[in-house]
Amino acid sequence: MSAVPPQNLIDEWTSVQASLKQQLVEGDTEEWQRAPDFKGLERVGGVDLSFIKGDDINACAQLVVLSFPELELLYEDCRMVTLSAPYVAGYLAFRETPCLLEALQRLERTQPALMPQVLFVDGNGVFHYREFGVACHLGVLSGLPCVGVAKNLLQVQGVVRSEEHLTQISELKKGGDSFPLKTASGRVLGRLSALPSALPRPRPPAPGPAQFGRQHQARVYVSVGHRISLDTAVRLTQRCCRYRVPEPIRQADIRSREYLRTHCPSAHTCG
DNA sequence: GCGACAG
DNA sequence: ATCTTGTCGC
Repeated sequence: MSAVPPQNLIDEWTSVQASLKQQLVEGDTEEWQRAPDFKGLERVGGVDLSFIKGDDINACAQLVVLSFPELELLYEDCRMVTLSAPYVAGYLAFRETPCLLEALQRLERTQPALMPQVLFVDGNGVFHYREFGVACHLGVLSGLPCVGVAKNLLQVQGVVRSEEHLTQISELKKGGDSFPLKTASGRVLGRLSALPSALPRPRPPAPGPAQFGRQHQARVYVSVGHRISLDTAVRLTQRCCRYRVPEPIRQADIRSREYLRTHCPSAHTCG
């Protein structure tokens, strides 16, 4: 199905990452980022892609903008896209970034006043093999402050699922607890953060099938995408989480999935 | 050879 | 990413 890219393309991607990385800004650049309750922050965005079972090139690309701090829907854009690059760990941006940039451009063209002041991205930022994940990539190319939020651990630069890592996880007690993800050389690339318990959740606490796979705990890997500090990124993530993942990403996920359910010819034709 | 492999 | 969908506790 998905062809493995030739090494020369991987090499090119690697050098593009190194080149764009020079424009990466890792600290806070906005007033609201330093303000006690994020005063001045009014719009938070989220992006995601959803797929159909046997098809990994056609996808639904979704952008949502929510109000802050209410987290109510202000804008939504959904579009079927054809992806040109396969998924390769470490190069996710080359697969997902083009259609997400287009979604941002549509927003800029039609409703510029609704442009989000920060964008949550499904995937890592600097918590990456070459410290330039999809959240950095999209951040630099769009110019928007971005936060990378991953649900699964990417083992990079000596950050591994070791005994120590598992111990640190078990030591996350309260909602909002977190610990740094440190490189072998001591550099902090991100934080593993537990779901805060302060934000009101609509109905039941956390439903979930008990018999499929292991029950993921309510934690996410947060890292800097662009134009935000790690501390601010973690604080903001916690303020935007009703469930495990920040509401903008969750809404983008739900809505793109829903779109596929209703707009796609039933994907399971027998025969 | 073995394991890892964001989405 | 995609697929499983039951069942425990408030």
